[in-house]
Amino acid sequence: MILSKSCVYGLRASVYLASKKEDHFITIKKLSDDLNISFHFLTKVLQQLTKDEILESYKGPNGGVKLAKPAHSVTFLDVVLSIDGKYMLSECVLGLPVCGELNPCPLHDEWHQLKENLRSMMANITLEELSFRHEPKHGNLTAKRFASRV
Amino acid sequence: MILSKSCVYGLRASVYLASKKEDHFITIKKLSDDLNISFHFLTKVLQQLTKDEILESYKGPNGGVKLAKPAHSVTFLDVVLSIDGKYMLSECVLGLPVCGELNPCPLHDEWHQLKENLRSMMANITLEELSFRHEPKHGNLTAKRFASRV
DNA sequence: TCTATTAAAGATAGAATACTCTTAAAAATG
DNA sequence: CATTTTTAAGAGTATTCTATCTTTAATAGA
Repeated sequence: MILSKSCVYGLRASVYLASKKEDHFITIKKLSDDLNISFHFLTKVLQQLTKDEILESYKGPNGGVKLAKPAHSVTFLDVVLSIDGKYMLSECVLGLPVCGELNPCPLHDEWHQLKENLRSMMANITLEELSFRHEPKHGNLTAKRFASRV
Repeated sequence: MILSKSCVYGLRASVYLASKKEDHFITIKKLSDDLNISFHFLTKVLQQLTKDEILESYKGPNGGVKLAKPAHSVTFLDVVLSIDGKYMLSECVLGLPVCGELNPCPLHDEWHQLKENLRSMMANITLEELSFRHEPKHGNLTAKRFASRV
């Protein structure tokens, strides 16, 4: 499992929010229903994104969450770093804490390259781009048959 | 965390074993001491590698474990698949169970490519190659200052 | 101000992973 | 055959991750 479940839920919700052109709040209840994710668990995940100012939240009637910035300025990487932290992209593949350029483990170079590819892939795709791809096949993220474990 | 801790321990032990040219059994006690890994935990991990015939084990005096095949014919990927399973390399990044060529999630293509790169990186490096790199800086894997968490 | 709505926060429970300890089984050696 | 060495197997504990439930705080609107 490369990304944690929390992170995957956060990504799904973020892409979903990016696909909403209207600039109003969406309740977490609606998100959790449409994405088929536990309401309370999703709430925790989105709180983290709110703390990191990727989302903006509002309490009370007509409240909910929405993207804090335009979808084209939020990257996939932003969401992943907010939820899974930066360690994922810095750990040595053999778990050696001092592995680095000076004291490389036997796999250091390949692993470093792989992590950089992963990072740049994630940094170079925005939520807007993802939401565009989502749109043509509407329901790809939300349809129960896709969103529930088989 | 891309690979589980069990997997990382299994890799460290495998590279260590590959660096031993002599074809005799090494006790798990020596492995766990030199690599600074819990003996009992390492035992479990190596049992899995033994089941999958990556290692060969022998009980009793002068027993221990050793590679079941020449180091040049065991890949990094073999060890990872044995311990973490193939699931790691097949999951959809957004957790959608039916994501695939026919019903791609918004990130399917990039993620698929990334996983293939990861797979080929792991499939194209053998334990022998890793042990060669290990050798010049003897103690890279075993020195306490590297092997213990800071 | 009162009530309904909604996110935030905290407490708890369940599941998976990481780790430890004990006993059993296999093998060597005297 | 008894003792020692060593892996195998199983049970048990701890920690982290995932998920649920309850209470609190903020806001809108009547």
